[in-house]
Amino acid sequence: MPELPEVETLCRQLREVIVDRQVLSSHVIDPKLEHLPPLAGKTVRSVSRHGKKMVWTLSDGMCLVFQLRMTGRFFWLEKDEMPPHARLELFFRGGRLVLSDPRRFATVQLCSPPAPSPVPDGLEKLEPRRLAEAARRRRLPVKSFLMDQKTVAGIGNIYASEILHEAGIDPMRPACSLEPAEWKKIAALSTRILEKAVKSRGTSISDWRDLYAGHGEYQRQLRVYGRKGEPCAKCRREIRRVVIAGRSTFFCPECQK
DNA sequence: AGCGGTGTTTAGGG
DNA sequence: CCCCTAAACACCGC
Ligand SMILES: [Zn+2]
Repeated sequence: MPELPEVETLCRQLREVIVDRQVLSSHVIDPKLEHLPPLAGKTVRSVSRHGKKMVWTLSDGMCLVFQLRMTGRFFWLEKDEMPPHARLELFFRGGRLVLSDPRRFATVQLCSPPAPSPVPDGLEKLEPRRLAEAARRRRLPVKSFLMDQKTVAGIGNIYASEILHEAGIDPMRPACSLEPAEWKKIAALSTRILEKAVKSRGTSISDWRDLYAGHGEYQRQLRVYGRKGEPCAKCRREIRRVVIAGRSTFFCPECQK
């Protein structure tokens, strides 16, 4: 599920309810998370994000790092309400937080504060020259390059297709074949599209939900993702689906060269 | 019923 | 290195 806009949405909502709140008790439900020590007594000091990774700093100086992967979701719930596939439950003064995750790919680590990442986050202003430099000698499809979290942190399968459609670039093209003007488009549009998606509180395709089980709105603004066979909004040609590195990829053969 | 598809990341092999 | 595949897991729809 969550790419940058969805994780950002959760961060914003979580800040309002857990920052400066103490964990009264923690309950590990899924044995895969049994490495987590008890968290009772710790207070959450901040909630931040880099790419798709969420980081809480705690009052004892340690950090909790969450990677929600495909289906991880946080829900703020009434007492004794338990969603399906709950893996972790945290009781706060003032409420209860549950990590629900049907496919159980999400990870949670208690660790020292991570070193600042050298990788730009997708909501930062991206430098076209830096992208071009990173793409030198990379022959992989530009779509895979954009989804590589060591390039830009936060772009996933949905937004990669959207960015390349808006930029008019064929997702199959080798990353090293792009011209400077094309990197400029990608840099500007990546940030713009991710910002717009944040404003829409993310994309609720399949079943992404926010902290209060509300859905996002960006799925209505998707131009190509999931729209195989539909007419392109720009040129009316039929949108095609191809598989790149095992992932569904949607593009317009007319607008994207 | 079985197969292909689903937002992510990682290890491993060619 | 570089890049793809498979696997981690559960579910849904055809
Ligand atoms: Zn088009």
